[in-house]
Amino acid sequence: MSRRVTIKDVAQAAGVGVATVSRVLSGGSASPQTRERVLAVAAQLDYRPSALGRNLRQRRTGGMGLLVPDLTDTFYGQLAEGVLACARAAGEPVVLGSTGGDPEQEAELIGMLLEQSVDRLIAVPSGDAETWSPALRAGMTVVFADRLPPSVPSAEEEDGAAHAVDDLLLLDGLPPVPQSRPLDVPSVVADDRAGIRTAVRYLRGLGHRRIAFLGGPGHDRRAAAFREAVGEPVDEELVVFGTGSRDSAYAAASGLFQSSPDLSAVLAGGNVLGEAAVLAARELDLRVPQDVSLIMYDDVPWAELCSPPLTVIAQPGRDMGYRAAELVLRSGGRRPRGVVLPTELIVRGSCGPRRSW
Amino acid sequence: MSRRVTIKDVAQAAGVGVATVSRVLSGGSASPQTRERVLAVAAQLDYRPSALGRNLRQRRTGGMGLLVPDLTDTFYGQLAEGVLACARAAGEPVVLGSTGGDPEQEAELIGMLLEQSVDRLIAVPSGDAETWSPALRAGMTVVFADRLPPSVPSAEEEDGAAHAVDDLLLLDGLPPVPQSRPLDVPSVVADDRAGIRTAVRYLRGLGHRRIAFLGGPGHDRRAAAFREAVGEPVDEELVVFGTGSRDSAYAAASGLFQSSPDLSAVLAGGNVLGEAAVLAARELDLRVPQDVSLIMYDDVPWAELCSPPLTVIAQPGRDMGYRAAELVLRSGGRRPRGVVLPTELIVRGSCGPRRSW
DNA sequence: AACCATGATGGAATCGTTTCCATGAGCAGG
DNA sequence: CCTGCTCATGGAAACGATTCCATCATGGTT
Repeated sequence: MSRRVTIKDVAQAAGVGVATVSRVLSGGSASPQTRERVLAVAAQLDYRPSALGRNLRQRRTGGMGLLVPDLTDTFYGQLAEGVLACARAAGEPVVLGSTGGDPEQEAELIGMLLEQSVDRLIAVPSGDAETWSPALRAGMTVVFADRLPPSVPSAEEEDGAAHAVDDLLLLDGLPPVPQSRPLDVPSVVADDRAGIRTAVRYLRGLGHRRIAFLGGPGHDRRAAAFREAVGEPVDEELVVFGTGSRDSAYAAASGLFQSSPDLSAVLAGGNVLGEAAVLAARELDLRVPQDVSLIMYDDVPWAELCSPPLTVIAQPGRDMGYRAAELVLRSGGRRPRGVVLPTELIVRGSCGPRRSW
Repeated sequence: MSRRVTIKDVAQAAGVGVATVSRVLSGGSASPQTRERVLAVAAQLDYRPSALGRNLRQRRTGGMGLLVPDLTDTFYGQLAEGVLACARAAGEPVVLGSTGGDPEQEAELIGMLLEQSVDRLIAVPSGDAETWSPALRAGMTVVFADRLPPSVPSAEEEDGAAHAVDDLLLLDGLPPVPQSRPLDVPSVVADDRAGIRTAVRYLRGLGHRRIAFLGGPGHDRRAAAFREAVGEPVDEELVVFGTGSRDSAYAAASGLFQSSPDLSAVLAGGNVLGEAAVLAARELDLRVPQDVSLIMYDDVPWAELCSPPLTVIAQPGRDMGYRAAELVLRSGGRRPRGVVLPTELIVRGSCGPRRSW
């Protein structure tokens, strides 16, 4: 194997110093004829600068990390595609990790990224402020996507978690002043509140009164939005959570249907939950939408394949990833703290009028 | 921001030389008391070795690259999860790229990985031998998963592409000796031949004679297996290909149904194609399975959600990724050239007896 | 007692790049 | 003609680890 072509080889072949080659290649000042010669020689030798040397010198790895709970969840696949598209446009590598929704694995992956000196990270967080403090403390530029760690209030929420807020502010060396938009972690999320509200209103309009929410890990905001949209105090039996695996989602859905046979509509907080709801309903011989109406968060290609096709709250997964990547790349300067993307209720066939007993 | 803790700090704090710290931390020889002291100091300072320094010195980045066509394809999501699981177990980072099935983007991503000195790569290839020669020439350890580049014969195929074979052998500096298992690129693929054969036999048993194959990019092997399984010369009108996008898959499926109204069964070469077939059939008011039987390659969670649930040829996507990662990590030593994983026909409800006109 | 083998140890080189700094040339203004 | 300024340029330091090699102490053997 022939040795790699280094900047030294180029310098020697072009009869200039390494500093000059480096300057030419990274856009510094150089005389036109020198520049031309260096470029010609570099091209001829097929020189490619090694990211290794550069990274070490600049004490940071280019590119960004991406942490998602589960790549077999189509929504995260879409999100990842968005991130990758932006990264490719910028010519930057993406280091991927799948957390399985487990804060411990998440913490481990953060540690791994730190070791790699990856200083930009896009994450669908599973852990809480404690999990994330090492990353922030180390000066990582973090952007949360799709959801925020629990107890970190978003821009649109009033307050409620002053403790965690103070902690995190201290980490950044800022005085712990109470403020309404405190956390220095930008985020890109869907407008859950509006999405859920629209869905609930739609179901209400069809006559449904006993509406359930079927959530997964990280769906606290959606559950909160659900409670708010319903207005009157919600029967907490109608708000159930799975733990992330498909099995657990199925169990939660099945348990929900069985323990509350009088419910007439279900709002699934994510596509894995929606999948579980469809399966559980079928298993229990509940017809959709005659016996139970179903709305699922996330528009995924297979939503249209179900019969009936599923009515969904679409959120722009790919855009979300792209925007998050833009945000994390534009580290310097003034960045928006929280980007909220619109959702859209796509009415297909899984909702009908409340069955009249 | 406080400077990062380096090996120098640890050495100084422990009163030893940097070489000793390095040895202790990477399992070299050291006296018990020195070792203990160094470890204690390192733990106390919360020292984490920087991958940057190490990588530069060893002239290689740890970890591995992963190139897939499209992460919104659930099968590749499964494959990626397998790779990530293995990488996590080994504590290695994974650099991800999505090629969109485009050889040009693939080549660009290979270039990016080369620049990062990533010397291990798992890929679902889209380009041909020409696309891959830079990677091999640079000494990358490559493992192909799910499929092989066109015109590179697999272990189970007789021959047929001596030209490309010789080229690639020359790239490795080996003499171009004709041999039956020539390419030094290990691979992990499903047993397409057996999977397709089983599916075709099953359809035959149900009385189907006009069976179509609906493929996507990279499904050449499956198409070949289809032709072989059918035995008699296949009506080439019944073998159609989409180009990778969902739209193109839909167009191909729709065109197939319309131009060959006498077909009674379709074998979709991947889940995106299967999805397209279901949609196209519905659009054309073809009932499944009364009017047309459908078998889809890939078992994905939503296959069960369709009505009727789809009969599929399951291939172990996650295992495939895991095995590929194991293979690429075990660079040294004797490695199996080609791992072929079994497929399984999972009979659900999308196939029925041929409609008798 | 002299010698060699062994093992622990630290200094220094090395990886490939960026960037600081000194040098020298060229040029304009006093 | 000298001074001061700008600009291109190259040498060398730095980044943080690994690893070669020389050194030194120890202990066993002749």
